[in-house]
Amino acid sequence: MVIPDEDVRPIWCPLLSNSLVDHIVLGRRGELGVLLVPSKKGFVPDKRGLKCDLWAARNIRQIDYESCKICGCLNHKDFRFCQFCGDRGEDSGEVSIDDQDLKSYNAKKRILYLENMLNNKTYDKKKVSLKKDLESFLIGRAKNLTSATPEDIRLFLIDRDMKGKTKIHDLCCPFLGDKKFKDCSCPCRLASGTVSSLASQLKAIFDSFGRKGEWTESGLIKFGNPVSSTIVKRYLEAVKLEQAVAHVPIVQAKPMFLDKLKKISVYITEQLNDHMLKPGKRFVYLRDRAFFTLQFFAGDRASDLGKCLAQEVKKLTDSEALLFRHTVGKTLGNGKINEFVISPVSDKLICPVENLNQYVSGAEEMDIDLSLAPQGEEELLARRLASPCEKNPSNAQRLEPPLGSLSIQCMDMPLSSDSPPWVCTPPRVPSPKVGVAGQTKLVVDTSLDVTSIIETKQKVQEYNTETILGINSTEPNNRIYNTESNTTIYNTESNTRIYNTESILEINTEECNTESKQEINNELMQEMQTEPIQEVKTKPKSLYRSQEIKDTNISILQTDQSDGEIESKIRLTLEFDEPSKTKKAKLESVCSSSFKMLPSHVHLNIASGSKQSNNIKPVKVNGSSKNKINFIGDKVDIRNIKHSSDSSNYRKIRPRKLIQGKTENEETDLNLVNQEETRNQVRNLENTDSVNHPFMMQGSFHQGDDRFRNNSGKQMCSKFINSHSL
DNA sequence: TCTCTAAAGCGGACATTAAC
DNA sequence: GTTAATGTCCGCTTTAGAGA
Repeated sequence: MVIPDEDVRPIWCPLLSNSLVDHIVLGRRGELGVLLVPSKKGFVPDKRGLKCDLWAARNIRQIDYESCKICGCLNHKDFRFCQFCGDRGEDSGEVSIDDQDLKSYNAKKRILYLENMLNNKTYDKKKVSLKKDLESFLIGRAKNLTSATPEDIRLFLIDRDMKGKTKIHDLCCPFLGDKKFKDCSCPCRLASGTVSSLASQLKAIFDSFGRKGEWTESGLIKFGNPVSSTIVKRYLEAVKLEQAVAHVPIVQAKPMFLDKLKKISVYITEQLNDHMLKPGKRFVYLRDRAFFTLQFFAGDRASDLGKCLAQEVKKLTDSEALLFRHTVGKTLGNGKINEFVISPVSDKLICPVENLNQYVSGAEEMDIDLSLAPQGEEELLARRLASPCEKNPSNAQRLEPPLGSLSIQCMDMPLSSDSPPWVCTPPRVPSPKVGVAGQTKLVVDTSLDVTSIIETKQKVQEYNTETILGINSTEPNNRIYNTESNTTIYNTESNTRIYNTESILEINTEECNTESKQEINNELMQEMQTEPIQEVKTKPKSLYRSQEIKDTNISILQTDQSDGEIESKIRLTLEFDEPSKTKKAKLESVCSSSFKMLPSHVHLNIASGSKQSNNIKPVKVNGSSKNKINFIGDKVDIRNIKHSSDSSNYRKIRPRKLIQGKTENEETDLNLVNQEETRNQVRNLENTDSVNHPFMMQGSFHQGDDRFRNNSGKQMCSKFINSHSL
């Protein structure tokens, strides 16, 4: 038996010592070459040295064991305290001195264990390293963490800045904007994002050191976090500006689309068809194919999926779908879990369910039991599913080249999925009686009769509440299947997910052919054809929220935003080589070209959601003096109407930041609004496409918005659109 | 293994709506 | 009128992965 002699000796150490007949020292702490460690070249002598003394014992005496009455685990026959469940057996309950020591020991051991759990995280190790650097820098200035000032921090950042690798070309440099060229005399600095990140880490270091709060400096009194000071903030701002001026390009992640997933799957399947393939490689291929396809359709983060254990995956009894339940991950834990259902897709090649099943059955054929950890490994084999994203070095094998032959470059990131699909949202169903419908909700239905919805307020209410999903009325842990759309809603206490795998966008709605609908359409078409496009008023940029794109109808686009804002908003490629276009034409071009892969019945709502809140709702005269509407002629005076409740059922004045002494609303909103005219305008612009097209894509979303699952980001958006445009 | 970097998570502030 | 839930923006903080 080989025993490590650690700083904190285990509780069973005395017991073990008594049972040993003979022992020798194999190596002392720090000694090199005592152990052989695995490497690509086989087992090689350890170059790091032992972390503690290593002993070898032999001739262990027979120890008499006794089972614990509570948990059944084996303990020494004279045990007074079960090593496993803590039961004290038939003890009287009096706390002896020994028990106190034992408690103290156990507490100490547990604290050490918990501390290690935190300190072993990569980020924490990095902070410790940074802290050391900072301290040694401060020593050079005769300072320490207690006495460091904002100026010290700025100098430290400048010191680090000199070690950067990002070329900041001078404006006169011919290589301005060229990231690759590094032979000119322009300086290399840290990228602005890195400096920000560095500052955040420094701030966290000072916070944990006890120097929290804003930096305050008044005469000799100086306290707070020096990183929170204006000096450091201005430094960061200046660095960002400098690099923006120097045209430092920001490299963005390369998304992986469905076509690439298919190529990977084709490649792996071809390899698997080779009967000469060695079992080890076969296992890797099976595992990686399952991983790639699962990650693509689950929208799961690679690292989260990599941490998935076999027992976290359940096969639903009444369908082929799989239920995943992640409890550990980047944002999981702490009471937060990620639970979702993966349904099969028709294309077996990329079907995540099919591929996972093949992985499991293939492993079984190779006598690899996925439910048991292999000898010598602590983790279940299923954990090794993570190989494509595991950090290097990893004991898990990687997918081997030549992926390049299939146009799959190794630089492609694994499917980054800190991101959600763009979900289908229901139309905001309008009604001549109740006006603009409420907030959009997630809706899955195969046949929505828009006509009937429009007709009655009751229908509108039904439509706009979650009752249509049956979520509220459904008992927890019931599944609601919508077989036609191949979409599963899984309702649990912790969260409700709508999981769409394949055809959520292929939902069709009955064509509306009633008179009222037709009338609206006719009016609208007429207006669109005859009404001149309003001239865009030029207003200061700061008056507008960045997400606002005025007007919701793509066919008569107009905007107050600059080209850059439009581009950043839509985040899709513009045709820069084309002759310059007007803003309207450019936006039209973007909308028509970039989204052309969308199915024809999908309407992309590029207007912001907040647009709705700017609309005038129909006036409800309910006699309340507080809600009394002041008419001036045929117009409504909205100046004194405050937002309080729904009873003030018309325009609200939204307090905003002050701009030159006026609120944004005062500056931009009309005080007098033609009630009927505006309502019609709203109805037409806001809802027409919704009526014509049953579903629209939500154009903006919040990162981390739970409606889009835990994560939201552009990678998944692009992926999702791509997969559903087939 | 460490450094650098891009990407994304998180939560506050503010705004809005539905339901009661 | 109150409350819970939803929607949007933004700054701060944390994380993962590439590459030296």
